[in-house]
Amino acid sequence: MTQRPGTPRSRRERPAKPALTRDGIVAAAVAILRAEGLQKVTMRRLAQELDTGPASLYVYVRNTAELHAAVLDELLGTVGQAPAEGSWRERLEHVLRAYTAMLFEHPSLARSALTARPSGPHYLNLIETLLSLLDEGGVPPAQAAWGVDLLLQHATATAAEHGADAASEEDWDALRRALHDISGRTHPRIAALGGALLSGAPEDRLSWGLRALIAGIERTAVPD
Amino acid sequence: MTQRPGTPRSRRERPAKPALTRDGIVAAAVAILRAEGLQKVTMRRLAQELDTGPASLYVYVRNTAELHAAVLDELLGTVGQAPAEGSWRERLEHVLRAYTAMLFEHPSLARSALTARPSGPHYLNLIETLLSLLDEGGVPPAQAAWGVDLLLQHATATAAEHGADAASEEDWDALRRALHDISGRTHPRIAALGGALLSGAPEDRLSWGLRALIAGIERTAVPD
DNA sequence: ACCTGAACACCGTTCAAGT
DNA sequence: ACCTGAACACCGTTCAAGT
Repeated sequence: MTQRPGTPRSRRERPAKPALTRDGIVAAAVAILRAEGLQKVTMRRLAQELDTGPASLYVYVRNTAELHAAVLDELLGTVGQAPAEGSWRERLEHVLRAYTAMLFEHPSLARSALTARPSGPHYLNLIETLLSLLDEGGVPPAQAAWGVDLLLQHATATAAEHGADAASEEDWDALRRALHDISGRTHPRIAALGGALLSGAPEDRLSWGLRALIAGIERTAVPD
Repeated sequence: MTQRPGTPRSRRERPAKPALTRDGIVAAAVAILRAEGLQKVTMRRLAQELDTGPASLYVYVRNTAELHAAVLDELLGTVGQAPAEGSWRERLEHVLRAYTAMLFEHPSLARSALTARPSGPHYLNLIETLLSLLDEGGVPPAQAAWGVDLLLQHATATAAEHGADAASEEDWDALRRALHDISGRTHPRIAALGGALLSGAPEDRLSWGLRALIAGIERTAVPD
């Protein structure tokens, strides 16, 4: 490509290396996440991608955990809008399922959300949406306030546990085997339940869990 | 210490280096956990403690995740017994609070439990205990089966989030600030709730969460 | 079979020095 | 103020070779 006529001559003709900004760093991190997963979103790898040294990133990002939190908030931008139709319960479940679906794609991000409390703008929007749906359903504000936490925690933890990780499959197998091999003499209830402990598709369990949570939140008063 | 009379002379007089066993490895790992936290329970550090090279540990332990899971099951041995007195609800809450209290001491272990499904003997005992309490409360078996997962997930995730980590305090502060600075025009519900979103002692929130969960589990039928 | 030294391929973070 | 090279102090895991 030759220089376009009329374009003011910039200091560098071909900016092989755009200036570092927090947004640019987060955008590059999201790109790596999408292409290769969160385990590759490291300071060193990111620096390499941005054609600089890892030390340079510390001007814009406090540490790796904060970087991961910023990535999560970025992806949170794609969920959080409640649909226009349906009962408040249906719309509430819809939003929470959209949130979970996003995290299912990136279980490691769900794990980091459980560890490092998010506090970005998209996360706050999500909280606001959930609160207004609970309010619409007549849930007392104090219960809604604590309930939002419970709902998001369940959604996040479910994604962290069941998300499509090659590694986690082995754990599930091990648990399945352990439950199957159990003796009815020492563990009668487990033996009696048979496969019920691990039955059901993840979506069905998530959905049931959300409904149970909502039912509990509606009718459990907060202390004092 | 001199050799005791009557003791058969063993091949090594002073066993400076006891033979490696899986149990010995796990015991050493628990000791490091107690003294310095899970982040120090690494293959290299553990090998150093056992006076060998890290490669030797792979004979007994598949990888770091499995090691951490074994450590968790070891600590799980101290909880799981329901008290003899009280209603089924009280005893159920008691067991779950004991479980959470243990994990509160080791939030990083809670995090690893959320990632790597435990399947050790002590974990199975805990499940059996919870199932029998729910059964005593007349909760239908299918709901109890899925409910146990919900209860343990809540307890584990709460410990992972609120556990006494120096690092996590900053995140909570950031969220507190973000919620406080919010505009009532864009986020009316959050603004209206004021501090209610983050109010309450961790124990009170855990206790409320467990009661809400139990209430929901009791009255939400599983599909089909 | 069990154990090991050595190597491979990485990490996060800090800091003194440069521009 | 922003950026960097270099270093410090670590990681997990594999593998060929030894006993």
